[in-house]
Amino acid sequence: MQYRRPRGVNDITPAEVGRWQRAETLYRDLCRRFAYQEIRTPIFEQTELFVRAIGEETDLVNKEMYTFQDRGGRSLTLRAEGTAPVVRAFLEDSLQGQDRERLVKLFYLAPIFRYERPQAGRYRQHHQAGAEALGSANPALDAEIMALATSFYHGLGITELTLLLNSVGCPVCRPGHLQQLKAAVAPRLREMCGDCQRRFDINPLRLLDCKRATCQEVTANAPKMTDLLCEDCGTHFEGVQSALREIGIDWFTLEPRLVRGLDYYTQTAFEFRAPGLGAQDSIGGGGRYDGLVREFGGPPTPAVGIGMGLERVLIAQEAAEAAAETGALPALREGVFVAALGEQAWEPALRLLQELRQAGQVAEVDYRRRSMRAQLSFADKEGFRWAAILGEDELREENVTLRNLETGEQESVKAAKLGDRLTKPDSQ
RNA sequence: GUGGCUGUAGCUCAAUGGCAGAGCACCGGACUGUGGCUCCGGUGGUUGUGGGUUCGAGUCCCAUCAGCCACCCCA
Repeated sequence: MQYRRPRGVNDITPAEVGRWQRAETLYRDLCRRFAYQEIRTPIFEQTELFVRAIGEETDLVNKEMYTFQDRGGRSLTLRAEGTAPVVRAFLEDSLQGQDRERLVKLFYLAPIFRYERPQAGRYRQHHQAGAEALGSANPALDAEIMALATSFYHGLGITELTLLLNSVGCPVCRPGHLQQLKAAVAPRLREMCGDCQRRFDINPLRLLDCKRATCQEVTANAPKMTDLLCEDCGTHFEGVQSALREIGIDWFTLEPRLVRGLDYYTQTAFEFRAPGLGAQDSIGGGGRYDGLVREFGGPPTPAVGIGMGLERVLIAQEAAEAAAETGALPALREGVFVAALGEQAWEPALRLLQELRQAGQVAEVDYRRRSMRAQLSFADKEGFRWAAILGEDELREENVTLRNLETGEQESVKAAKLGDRLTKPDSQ
């Protein structure tokens, strides 16, 4: 084979595409119910957009972006993350209109590109279902975003869910926390791993989510952000929790070590996890980013959002199906297979095929001109519901033998009435 | 980017350094115009790729590509 797909990217084959479409349809329907509107942004943006939003010192910006120069010398980057382009469009397309207080709720289904070493559940191109609500600091909105995600997961049969919740504070209270954190860690910094020693200066918050036991032990008694929140952040964090409980999402877990990898998060940070994915068990995450719109030159605009990795969600769905031993539903039988027998039947069969298609039927014929046995066998395997048999006898009588491939019953139908017959209820 | 495991037919997998195989799937026949069941037969392979060792390599060695696992990090 001369060509293979590049590393870390996947084809979605016809066998899999139904699963994708069902998930996408469910997500669109849920977003409509939650009153979020779809937005589609370009697949690449100015590199600077992501750098500013995500943060210079993050891994995503430092080593994971697909960045290239176009022929005009501009530095562009394939969508590395969903929120920054939406915020850009929110401002550039004036989605708030004249109403400065207007809440703008947007969703998207889009490919994301990150240069990472692939493994199951981690790809260089993946797809995210995301939602962003811009224009309100109401904690009920944070809860709404998590409710939307929960409905999506549940609707796909993913019931064994974990929701981790934290608050990472704001520019008012975070510096104090970082200072206390560094003070608590500093005496034992030498015991920590190289990564953590680097994090200490660059991004001390990340000291908290190092997985090494020795590092965790050092930070175990360090002050928690949630104990040091300012009044606003504390009130908001409480508000998110009570709103979640109010709408029946009372199974979340507070996780003071949860820190997200993008710099723009303020206050709420959350992550959904599901079994069946190995180490890549995060199937969605997000939080509040009250400073980002302003960072992009817009008016101060509080906002909250989520991104869900569809590849991982679908893996979790398959794992859930396997655990429940439900198995995939048998495909619905649909359509008519026109079985043409003999030379004289071929052209009338093509005419019938075209008539059926124009009448809205799914219809197919055997272009290989095989035996009736082969044609019926094929029609059965491909999941057709009917076989319309056209041979010498039928041509003479100007009718068609209509065979129900599920039951094996068959009847003679006048050729001109076939379309009508097929749209009648099956009880016939 | 670091470390490890694995690449044989469409799929799942065999083959002590000595003739590349099985099951499923696919095609055909038994059944000349009737699918699913059964039986019989058949097609299908540069053993991921490129080098090397050897009389001889799917098997050993090197490189490379890809997948997987654990990191880093993330969805």
